[in-house]
Amino acid sequence: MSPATRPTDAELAILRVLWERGPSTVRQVFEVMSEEKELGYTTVLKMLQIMNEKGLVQRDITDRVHTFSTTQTQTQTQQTLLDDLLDKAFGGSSTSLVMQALATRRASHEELAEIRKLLDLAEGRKR
Amino acid sequence: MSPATRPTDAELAILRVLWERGPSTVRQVFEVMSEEKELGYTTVLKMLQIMNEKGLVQRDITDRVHTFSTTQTQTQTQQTLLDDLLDKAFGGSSTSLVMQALATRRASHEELAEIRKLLDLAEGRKR
DNA sequence: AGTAGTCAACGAAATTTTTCGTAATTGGTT
DNA sequence: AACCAATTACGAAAAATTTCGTTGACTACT
Repeated sequence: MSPATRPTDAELAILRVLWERGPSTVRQVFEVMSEEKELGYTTVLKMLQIMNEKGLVQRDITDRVHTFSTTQTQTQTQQTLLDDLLDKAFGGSSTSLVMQALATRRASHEELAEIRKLLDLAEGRKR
Repeated sequence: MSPATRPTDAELAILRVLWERGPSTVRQVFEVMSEEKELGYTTVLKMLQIMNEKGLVQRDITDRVHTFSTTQTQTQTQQTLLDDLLDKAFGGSSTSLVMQALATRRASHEELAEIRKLLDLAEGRKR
């Protein structure tokens, strides 16, 4: 099992593409990322190789053109990142993190309702 | 003004001490951090110097033994980190971040009530 | 079979972050 | 005034992250 290590920024940028597109070739990832920022094809390739070694992505070798996909869902990775942030900046208090996120960020009416529903669930009461 | 750059992990470890203790000398920070992990006195000093250059901390020179303090409140830094995480891993959706944090983390009854209150506020309704 | 085009492998340079050894400075004590 | 202990300054090594040039392999097409 992977000890769920926190992806670096560059790794996260690649994961974002894979989450959005699903399994992709190096070129496909490269194309998407090129729109944001100029970078070399081999840079993306190398990153994917490293991420493969770390277990962040897996590759399908069957075709000549390899296809990469994430080994963790976006949700799982988000959890890892949240845990890390919680630990390093919020003294482990998820509540203060949530409140901090709510206090300064705008959320739509529907979203707030969604969160409220979740709260009810968390509190274990039916409505 | 600082463009509010994200502190590195090592920087964050030092900020944690300063948040907890308030303005501190190198030695004081060093003492606290030594309990967690072995590291050199000059390592802490150097970090504080770098952080000072970056504007993350400020120093009081009046005494021979300098005193360092944060330039941003913990809340401000938390905001910076949340914004960064939001952007890099949650597609900018603070709602999904909040839900993600709520879904898997335990919060006490009181804390949930606190959050609920905040929700009411955010929604602009009285209860 | 030769050639052009695409791709993965590899190694290394460049950059950023983290760590610390050594030297210089200061303030108090003898 | 010389000494000592504690501190800061400085530079650079070590480690981690990010970038990419070059090479060799493979494919499709002539």
